[in-house]
Amino acid sequence: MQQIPVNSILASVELAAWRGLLRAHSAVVHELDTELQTLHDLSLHEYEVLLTLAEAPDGKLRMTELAAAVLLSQSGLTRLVDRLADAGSIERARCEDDRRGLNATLTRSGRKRLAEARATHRVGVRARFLDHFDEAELRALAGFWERVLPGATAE
Amino acid sequence: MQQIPVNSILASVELAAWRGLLRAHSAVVHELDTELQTLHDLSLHEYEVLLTLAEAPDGKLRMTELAAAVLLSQSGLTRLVDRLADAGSIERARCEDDRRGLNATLTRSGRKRLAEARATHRVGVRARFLDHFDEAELRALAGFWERVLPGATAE
DNA sequence: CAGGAATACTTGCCGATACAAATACTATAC
DNA sequence: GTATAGTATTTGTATCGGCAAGTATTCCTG
Repeated sequence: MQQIPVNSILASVELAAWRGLLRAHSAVVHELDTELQTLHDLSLHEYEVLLTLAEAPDGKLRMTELAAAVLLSQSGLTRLVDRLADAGSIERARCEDDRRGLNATLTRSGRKRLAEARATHRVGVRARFLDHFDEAELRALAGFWERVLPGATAE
Repeated sequence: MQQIPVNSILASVELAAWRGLLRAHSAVVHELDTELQTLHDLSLHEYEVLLTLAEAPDGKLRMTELAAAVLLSQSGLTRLVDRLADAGSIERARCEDDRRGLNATLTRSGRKRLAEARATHRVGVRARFLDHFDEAELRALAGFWERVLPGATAE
């Protein structure tokens, strides 16, 4: 029966749970990123932006909402959207009711690009992460993330 | 009883487990990084390098070993060690038995810097992550990481 | 033991991202 | 209705990190 010391260095279970998270996350994300980059010329962030837009109620989102959804700074998002717009995957349209804002939408070509990447990514996430768990474990994991960051698993 | 579709879009449990991981990881790591930066002028990577050196058998490691331990490219590590060396926390010494190599060691000041940061970080990791779980859950988590990346929880 | 392959590390260059300041527009106060 | 404060986004600048090429040293092969 291992005792977790309250105020000393991290016990080995703790270390395993924490460092394991860092390493597993790093490895899986890096592989998925490389995969998307190689096969579809998309970074994981770019993919997430396309996906977020596709899932948005009217297929459009404000820059600020996008930035929040993909865990990127405003300036980071501006530049990422610049790249996707240059590539013809996204369009920005001045918001009519608040002319400070911009709505990003997928272009037809962006939608196509996402559809292709999505197939790859779905398989990749399953193979590298989800397939290691049964359904009860997935539920447990989701519950864990909610504890760590309330709202983490929200749509 | 939810059925997980084999070949369609990710089911909601799967999404929660996967996106939750991304969000929780991002939030926690970002906070810990900011905390170390603010209080000790260290990035998380820099902290990990200092810690890895401190835990190394003879208190010294080759550049390549360090790079692997902290999940950084060789060039990334070279520059990170440059910074730590400029700050007086680390020294590089030509390896006597293989004069291509370099051994990095902590300086006295580096050891002190690590000790201070370590106290902060330990509390931070507990508060933001470990404290959300009991011991059985920590064991379960560690087991999960081993499945995803064998060796992930190794010392 | 010479010549070529392999290894350890660094450097040149570039892309991605963050923070802070700038710009453009809206809302509020009086 | 003007001035002020607030909000949405972009731009200027700097840092971090990766890849590929370069340098120094060691290993291998004959």
